[in-house]
Amino acid sequence: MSRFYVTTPIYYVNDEPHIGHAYTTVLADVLARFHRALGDKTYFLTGTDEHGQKVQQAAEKRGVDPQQHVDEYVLRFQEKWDALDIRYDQFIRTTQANHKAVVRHLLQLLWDKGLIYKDTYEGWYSVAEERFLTDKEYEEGDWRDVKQLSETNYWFKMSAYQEKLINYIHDNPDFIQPEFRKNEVLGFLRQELGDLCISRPKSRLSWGIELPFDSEYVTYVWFDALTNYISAIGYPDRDEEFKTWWPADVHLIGKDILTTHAVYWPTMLMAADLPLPKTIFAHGWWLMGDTKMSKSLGNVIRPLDLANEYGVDALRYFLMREMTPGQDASFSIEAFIGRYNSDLANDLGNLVNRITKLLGRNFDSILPDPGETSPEDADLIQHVNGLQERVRDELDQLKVNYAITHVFDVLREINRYLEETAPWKLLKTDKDRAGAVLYNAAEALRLSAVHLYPVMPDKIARLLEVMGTSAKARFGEPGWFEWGHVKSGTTLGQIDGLFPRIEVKEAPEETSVKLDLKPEISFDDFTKLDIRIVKIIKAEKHPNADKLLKLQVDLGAEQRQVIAGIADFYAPEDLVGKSVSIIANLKPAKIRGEISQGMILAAEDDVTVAPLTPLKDVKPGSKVR
RNA sequence: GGCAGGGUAGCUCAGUUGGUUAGAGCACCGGCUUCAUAAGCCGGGUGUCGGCGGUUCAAAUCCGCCCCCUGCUACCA
Repeated sequence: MSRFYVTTPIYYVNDEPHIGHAYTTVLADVLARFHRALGDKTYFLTGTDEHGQKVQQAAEKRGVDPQQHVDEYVLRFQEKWDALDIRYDQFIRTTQANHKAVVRHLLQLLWDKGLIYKDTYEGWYSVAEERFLTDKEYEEGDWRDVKQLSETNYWFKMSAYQEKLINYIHDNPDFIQPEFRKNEVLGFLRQELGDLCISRPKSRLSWGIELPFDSEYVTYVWFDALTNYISAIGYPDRDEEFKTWWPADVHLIGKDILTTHAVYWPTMLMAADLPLPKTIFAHGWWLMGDTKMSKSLGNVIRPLDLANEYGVDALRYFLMREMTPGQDASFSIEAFIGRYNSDLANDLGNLVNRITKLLGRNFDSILPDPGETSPEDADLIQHVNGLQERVRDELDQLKVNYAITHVFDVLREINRYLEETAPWKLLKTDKDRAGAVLYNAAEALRLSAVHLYPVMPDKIARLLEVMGTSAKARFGEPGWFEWGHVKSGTTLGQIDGLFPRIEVKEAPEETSVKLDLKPEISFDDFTKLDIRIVKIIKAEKHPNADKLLKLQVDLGAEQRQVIAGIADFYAPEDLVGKSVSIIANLKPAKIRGEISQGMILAAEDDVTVAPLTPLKDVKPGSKVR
C-alpha cells in the first residue's frame, strides 16, 4: 500500500465554473477514487483563490464586504462539485485563517533568510492593464494610459534558483509532463530568469494577505495561491501530517498555468528547503469552436448542462474517455451522444440487461453454480483477470482514457462469450451448463464494472449492487478485484434502463447561428470614427515582422504609412493600386518599429481576411459613412 | 523567424532496437442471430503510411531536402 496526494489548481473564486474547471476536478476525483480503491492512502485537494483586485472590485460593485462576496461566490464551485459527485478530502479557501498564517510564515521564513528584498521599480505602467511594462514592451507595443510610475515593492530572489531548477528538471524526467511541456519550460529557462515581484502596496490592493514584515503591503498572488498545496496538509505546524502527504504525487493543471507551477512554485519550495512535487501534469483544453456543433443545434452547448439531461456519470465518462490527457480535445454534442450510445448504452447497458434478464427469468436471479471450467470459460477469465494490471499501468501514466478502453475490450469479450456459448439455447438442453455460463458472464461483468466505478460512481454502484455485492460494501474491500468474489447462491437484482439509448432526432438543417454582438452604441459614437477610402501606392514586407505589411496609402490631400496584419493572405504586389478603407483618425502607433497612421478595415472569417473595397471607383480620401 | 511536436482507413488514433498480406474503435455495407436497450456476433479497406530523393536484400520505421498543421516564443493597426 502506498500513498497518493493529488491536487487541482485553486480556482479564482470570481470565475464562473466551466468545463475546464470541471475536467481537471473530475480527473483528480477519478484518480483519487482509483487509488482509494486500490488501497492507497489518498488525499485529494481542491479549492478557491479568493484574494486580489478583481474580487475587491466585484465586491465594491455589489456593495458588499469582500469576505461576504467570496463566501457567496465560493458556493458556485462547491455546489458544482457536489453535483458532479466530486469527493475531495479538503476544499481549501485562501481566505481561511490557517492558510493566511502559513503564507505569512513562509514569507517571514524567506525574509529572515535574506531571500526577499525591497526595491523601487521605476518605469512605464499601464493603468488600463494594471501592470508594469518593460522598456521593450513599451517601445514596441500599443498601451493605453501609460505613465511613468515609481513604486517600491518586495521581490523574491527567484533568479538564484535558475541553474538548480534546470538541473532538477533534467534529473527528474517525470517532474513535468507531458514531455513536450517539459521542453517548453526548459526553453523558458534558457532566458535569464528574473526575480519575482510578490507584493502590492495596500493603497492599490488591500484585499490580500499582509506581509509579516511590512504592514503597508499585501502579498501578490504567487505566495498566496501556490502555498495552498502545503498549507492544506499541515505545513509547518502539523509535521507528521505534512510528511505523510508531501511531496504531492501530482499537481494537475491546465496548460495555461504551466510557468507558475513549473518555475515559480519549485523555486519557492527550494527557497524554503522543501521537496518538490513528484509530477506537474499539464492537460489540454476542450475546444468548443466547432462551428458544426453550434450550427446543428442553433445555439451554444453548455457541457455542464448535459449532466442534468443525461446524468452526471455520462458526462464524467465522456470527459474521461474523450480526452487524451495532455492533448486538446474537442467537445461536441454529436461526439457525446456517439460515445454514450455506443459505449454506455450498447456495450455496457445492453450487456447488463441480457445477463440479468436471463438470470431473472430462468434462475430466479439466484446466481447459479459455475461448474467445471471449459476452455472458453478459461479464456474469458484470463481476460478479466488481466484487467486490473492493464488499467493500473495506464493510470500510473494518468492515461484514464486508455484505462477505460481496456475495460470496454473486456465487455466486448463478454458479449462474444455469450454469443459463442448461447446460454439461451443451452437452457433447453443443459440447464446446468447454461447456469455456469451465466455465472461466468455475471462475474466478468462485475469485475469489469469495478474498474469503471471511479469514473461513474453513481451508476456503477447501483450496478454492482444488482450484481450481488452488498450495498454496504465499500469499494476496494478485499476480494473486489478477484474472480469469484460473488458466490453462487447469491441473489442478484434487476435493473432497468441503466443507460437508456439517446434517440437522435433527424437533425434538421439549422439556419440560425447566434450572433455575438458588442454592446449597442449611439450614433454619436459612430460618427467619432473617420473612415476613408485610400489607394495603396506602395506595399512591402515589414522589415521586422512576418505577418505585417507596410503600406503607403494615398488619402488625396496627403500620403500616409499604415501597417496591416495581412501578410499571411496577400503578397505586397497584389495590393498596389487597390482601393481599401481605413480608419483615418486612429491615434498613430509604432508597430515593431514602424509608424502606422491608421488601420485597414477588413472582414475576417476562419479562412481568410478581406480588406473592404468600394464597389465603384471613388477618389482617394473619400469619406465612408 | 527561433525552439518543440506532429502529418497512418471517412472520423479519432495505435504502430521505431527497419523484416512476413500496416492495425483498433466509431461510421458505412453485407450476413447470422433474436437472451438483450433498433442492441449482439461474423465478414467486408488497392489506405500513394504528407511529398521528393537517399541508405539497405528490406523503410510508415533511418538520413537529407521540401510542403502543411499544432504548441511555446517574437509579432499580429
